[in-house]
Amino acid sequence: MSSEVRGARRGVKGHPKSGPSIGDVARLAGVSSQTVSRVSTGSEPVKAETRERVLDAMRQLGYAPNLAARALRQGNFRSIGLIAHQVIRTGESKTIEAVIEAARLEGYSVSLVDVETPSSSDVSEAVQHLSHQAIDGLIIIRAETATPAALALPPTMPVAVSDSRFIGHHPAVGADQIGGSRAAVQHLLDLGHATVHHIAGPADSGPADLRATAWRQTLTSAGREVQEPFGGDWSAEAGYTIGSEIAQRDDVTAVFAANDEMAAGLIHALHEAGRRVPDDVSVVGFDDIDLAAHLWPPLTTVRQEFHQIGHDLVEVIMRQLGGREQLTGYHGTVPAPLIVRQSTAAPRKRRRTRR
Amino acid sequence: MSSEVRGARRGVKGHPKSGPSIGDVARLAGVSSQTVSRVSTGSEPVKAETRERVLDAMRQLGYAPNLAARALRQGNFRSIGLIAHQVIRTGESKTIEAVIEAARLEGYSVSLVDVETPSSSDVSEAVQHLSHQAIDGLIIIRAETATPAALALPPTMPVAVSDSRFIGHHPAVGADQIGGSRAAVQHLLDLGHATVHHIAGPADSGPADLRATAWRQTLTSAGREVQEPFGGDWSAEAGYTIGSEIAQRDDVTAVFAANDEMAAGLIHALHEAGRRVPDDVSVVGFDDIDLAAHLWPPLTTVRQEFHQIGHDLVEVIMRQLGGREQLTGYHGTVPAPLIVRQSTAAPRKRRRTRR
DNA sequence: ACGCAATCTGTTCACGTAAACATTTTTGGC
DNA sequence: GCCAAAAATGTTTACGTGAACAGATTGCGT
Repeated sequence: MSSEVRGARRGVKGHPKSGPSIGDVARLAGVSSQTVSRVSTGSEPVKAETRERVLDAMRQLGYAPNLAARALRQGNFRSIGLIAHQVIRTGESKTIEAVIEAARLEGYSVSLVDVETPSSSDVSEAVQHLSHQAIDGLIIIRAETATPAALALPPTMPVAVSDSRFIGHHPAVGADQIGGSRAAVQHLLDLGHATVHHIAGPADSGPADLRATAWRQTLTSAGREVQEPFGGDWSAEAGYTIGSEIAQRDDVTAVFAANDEMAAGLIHALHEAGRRVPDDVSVVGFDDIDLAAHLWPPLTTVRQEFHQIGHDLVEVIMRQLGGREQLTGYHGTVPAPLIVRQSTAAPRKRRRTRR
Repeated sequence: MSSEVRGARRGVKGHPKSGPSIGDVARLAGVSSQTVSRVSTGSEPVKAETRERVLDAMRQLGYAPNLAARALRQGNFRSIGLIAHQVIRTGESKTIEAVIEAARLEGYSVSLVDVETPSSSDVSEAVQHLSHQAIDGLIIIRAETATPAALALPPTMPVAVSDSRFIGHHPAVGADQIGGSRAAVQHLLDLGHATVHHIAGPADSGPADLRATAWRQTLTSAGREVQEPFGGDWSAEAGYTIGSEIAQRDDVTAVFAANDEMAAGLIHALHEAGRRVPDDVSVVGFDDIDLAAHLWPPLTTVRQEFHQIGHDLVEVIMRQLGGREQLTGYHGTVPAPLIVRQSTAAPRKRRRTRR
């Protein structure tokens, strides 16, 4: 395989890469470049015969429109920026999938920036990078370290957010954190538990805060004792550490964990200490990750409809792009139903009959 | 808040959106636009004093370079396309995170196209959409339904692939599927199991095929019986269904599942049927997802270094973009170590002492 | 067959940027 | 202090596209 001749790009003076242009197609088809453009965009009618000739030429040359030129001319990129805190988390990846799907239906692609490292400068750097650039709108799924003020977005940039801390500052879509949390806690109370303990998410997380607040309120309005919540960070590891502590205590019979991973870690620790779930301790999670149904015991949890949320986020962007709707105060809420499985039961040794 | 004046875009004739241009900055700073360009790109030296003046003007106007124009002029987008089969799978999302991180270090952004729906027309549509367009390279993490031929990529497009079916067609980076699988099976044999059963991934998946082959070879070269593998689809649900069947059989003492999710489903079914893990049945997974250590019992599994793989994929793209290296036959392999936890033990009731 | 309208197609131009080339200013060796 | 070399800056131009406008062709009623 001689590798000598290979790599001869285009003409001598031509820029690297770029394939055949609209002009090449026009020449081959014997029409003006504007007509090629019309065929390409479908913006104006072209006589059927002419269109065929142009399409033939396109195929023959392997023409594809140059998106950079198109974006420059039209002032938009048909692309949406996406900021997520951690792609790896079930909630975020499911939402991302849905966003991509919905965006594609609208003819938009998605540019993804993960903001893993939790320094706030990273976040604003990410936004800087995205905001002025090759995107027409910005979806923020979660940005743990950023505040609305820190974003410094250009005022014309459409934004949609699923992180509750941004509600009021930007249009938002999110699961009904409060309703879901309330249902989880109430479920445990209804089973006969005297109170419910809570493993919270990180202090700076909006959703974590909402879940903790709803947990507290539900207990309070039922007249139950409110114990200090345990502080977690969403990870199974944290759940495990906290669980090792809980396993030593006799007074904990029911735990509402702020997400499923922490619930899994908790159950792991309880198993290891010889405490039974749900006989000794009932556990409820949040998210309904795919594995929740296959943990042992299968996990009772609050389901977030991430697919719906992702689609709604894109819709919010599209509404801003289309009409110049003012949506700043918008807040869409998606129901978060409680899914009862086998990690919850009446307290103590009385095995509860499944209903 | 009157909403009447809002939305007055730029000048009467100006295109929508676009902010201040290089020319506006030049005028304000009293230099030529080319000098502003030099400051902006850092391509050529500019006298310190002049640079300051230009930077001031940029700040004052809130200037940000127009990426479309830049891409048009330079012929590249500083963006990498990414095709994944399912963002939700641990392996893929971890790889995606790493790709994004590595790309950002190179000053590239990542455009993500998920190809969830398993019709092959979707895949080629996705590639069509991406390949000719706003990207300079393409990373394919997994494309279950596409074949190398079906991709129809422009020959100049740099590609990097982590799906083994593409090896030989495109430069590839991947975990050492064979070594990892071999270690898993050998581990079980070393514990004293007569043979090892296998829950395979989907038939059309390259990695699934490799793992099954390595499993078979390891058994054969040890002179052990090879049972027909169970056919799964990566999902915990499939693992559960197969597990319900396995739980009925007395002859299965050790199972190597092609991924952790299926292993989780399997364990779930075994628990439910009253079979003990690892006392009655040993289980090994593949991937080492975050939850693997917190399943009950904690799962022995083969770790894939997704982070490394993601970085390597980007490096492969960069090498093609930089020098015009010929990498078609390249195949980088990342070690896949066995992580022994507590889901494996010697067969039958003899409880194994932890080492 | 004529002329007007409607439809289709061609020409010109600007989007914002950076490469290529041209010019000016500074630097340094003697 | 003078001239050549180097450094800094300016001018011109093209990247590929599609809007605006202009011109050509067709259809249709009479």
